[in-house]
Amino acid sequence: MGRSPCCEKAHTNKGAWTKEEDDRLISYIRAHGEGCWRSLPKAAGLLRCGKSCRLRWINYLRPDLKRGNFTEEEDELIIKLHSLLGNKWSLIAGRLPGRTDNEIKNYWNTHIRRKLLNRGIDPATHRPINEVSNSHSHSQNQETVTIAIAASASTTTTTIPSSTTPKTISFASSIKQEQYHHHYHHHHHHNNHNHEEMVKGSNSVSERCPDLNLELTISPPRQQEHDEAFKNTERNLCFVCSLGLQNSKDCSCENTSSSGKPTTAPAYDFLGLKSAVWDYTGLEMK
DNA sequence: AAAGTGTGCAACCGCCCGCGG
DNA sequence: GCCGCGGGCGGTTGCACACTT
Repeated sequence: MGRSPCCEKAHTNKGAWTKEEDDRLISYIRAHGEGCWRSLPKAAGLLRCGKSCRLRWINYLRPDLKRGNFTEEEDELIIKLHSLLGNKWSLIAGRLPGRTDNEIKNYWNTHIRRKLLNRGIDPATHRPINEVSNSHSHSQNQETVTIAIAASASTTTTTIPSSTTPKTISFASSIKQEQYHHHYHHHHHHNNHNHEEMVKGSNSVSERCPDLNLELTISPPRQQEHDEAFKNTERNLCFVCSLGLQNSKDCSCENTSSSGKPTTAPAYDFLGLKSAVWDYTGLEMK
């Protein structure tokens, strides 16, 4: 016994959408808005599965979609977000206005994967493919980078000295000002002229974000989100929960009660920033 | 010019989760 | 607490087109 189909398959079209189907879907949603996808096909006179209609609308017909090539800035933002979030395409898409999760997923698989591989970076781990063999040479080029965590009232920016390219990273923390030291390494790849600085360190995020040295600014949360984030921080929600993913399987609130509220105070240690709240809406390229 | 191969992307599939009864 | 439904998501497929031989 299998799972019941989401709709009557016998009388539904599949495959590419025709212009007429698109027009029907657009005009129906313009008139009635997005609603119950299951009943929409019948109401709109479409011989399609509700899921198919939803997908077509979200990925292709929505008026706010940005069509066209990804910019270099978008590329780098996707790479950074992927290094932090993994294959959470919908979360990544949420940070790229006008782009859909499907589009970003496809773009990742067709372009960015290859781009990272060409840089000698494993797209799955964001770590250098030849990290082990290069580890010796890394030790010769280590430099210490100071990252300042600014108080919420004033975000400061710390320029990280580098012999080749200055790297500017600013963090906004709702909690307190702290300083952390990370070791950065220069890494040169084959004959291309890109400098790939690799992050080596004991904390998990720096291991997952080898290209975090790319210029990254994390701005203070917007007021409303800031307030919410601050509440979350006060409640000591983990990073995942702070992103609005309470009760996610990725949640690290170890002592979360069944209601989703933590009962004790497990400080989330993201990039070694205990209880700091990251605001991804402020991720921007310099 | 034709056949073979590679690439990009729209669409589908199946699983998961939240919600309401 | 259980169950079914609907929506959302990530992985995968398959087709159309581009490129190579």
